[in-house]
Amino acid sequence: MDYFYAQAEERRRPMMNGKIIVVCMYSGRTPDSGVVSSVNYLGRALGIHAGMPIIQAKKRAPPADSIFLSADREYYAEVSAHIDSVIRGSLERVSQASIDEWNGEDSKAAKKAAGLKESILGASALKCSVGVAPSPLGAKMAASKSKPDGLLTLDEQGQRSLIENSDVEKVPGIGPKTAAALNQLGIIKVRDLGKADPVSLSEVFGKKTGSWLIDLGAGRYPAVLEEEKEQEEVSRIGTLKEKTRDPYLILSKLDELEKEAKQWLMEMKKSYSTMGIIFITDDMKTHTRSLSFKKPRVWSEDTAKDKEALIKQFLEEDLHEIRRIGIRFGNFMDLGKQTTLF
DNA sequence: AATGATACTCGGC
DNA sequence: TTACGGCCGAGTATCATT
Repeated sequence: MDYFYAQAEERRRPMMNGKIIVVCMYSGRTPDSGVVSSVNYLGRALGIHAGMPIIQAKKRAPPADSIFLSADREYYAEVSAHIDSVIRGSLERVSQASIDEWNGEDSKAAKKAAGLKESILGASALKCSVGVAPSPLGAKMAASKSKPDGLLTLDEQGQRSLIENSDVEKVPGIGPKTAAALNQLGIIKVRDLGKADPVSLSEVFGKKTGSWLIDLGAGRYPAVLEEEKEQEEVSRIGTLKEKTRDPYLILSKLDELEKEAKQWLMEMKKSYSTMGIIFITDDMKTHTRSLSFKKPRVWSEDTAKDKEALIKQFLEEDLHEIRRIGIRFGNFMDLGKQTTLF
């Protein structure tokens, strides 16, 4: 989907037409603390982008022409589910990649693409961009290139040329950190990866990422759609009103977050056998402390002792103040109907 | 030594 | 000169078990 959250808000309130729409995650620390989640193209033209601090975005957005909204993720999830059903109704195989992105495989993909765009528009009133190519990687890069409201179909040669002539940071999976490290090695475009030394790539990026980059440079990428994977963990994280090391202040925020995560476990009928706490200290570093259990636990079991122990452990090991806190459950097992027997 | 489980950090989106 | 969310999986180090 194109600028998904912001576009969904535009559709929800058409009277905002012509305005710069900035959808934000407000942390609650100060009135304007938080970051931009999504912004329409009017806002992008002024340099506003996802991940930008709200305070910075406000300096670029003329107040009379701008609307700053708080992200309503439940609503976007509903819209996403609706679009999902349209796509699944159209293509032979489908895998949802994120709240606003899908991969599909279909023997008539090129023939169906335009119609699918129309169906999505009809069902949701939202525009999207579609890429069709011989591989999922090529299709995704084709879709990105065609944004907004685009459709780009590539054959084998078109795909190869798009990929190898792209800057490395345009490749999904290569973000700012990896791109910077590659640029440091003189690798700017994907085609440069082909001439790079495989040994140093593996040294710098590790075995797995290293060989992935080597394959990419050699023009080898999977042609088949990956199986849709089950979610492996659920976490909820939030920002504390003030940075603190007080276990009671930490625990009270953690309890809110835990309720939400456990609601998810209950709805999804999952037991878990690891739980962890996520700490983001005032230097913005992330830390986690976790526990595993021999017997899987269900959402209704008490975790007070474990939370206390993990917080105590972290505070002993790290002297920073805590800015954000989160809770995580993982290592799921499905709860069958029989759980009530016990 | 091999394999699997666990704990934790990194970084992509 | 700074400002700064909320997720998740990948990757890897280390520990436990055989």
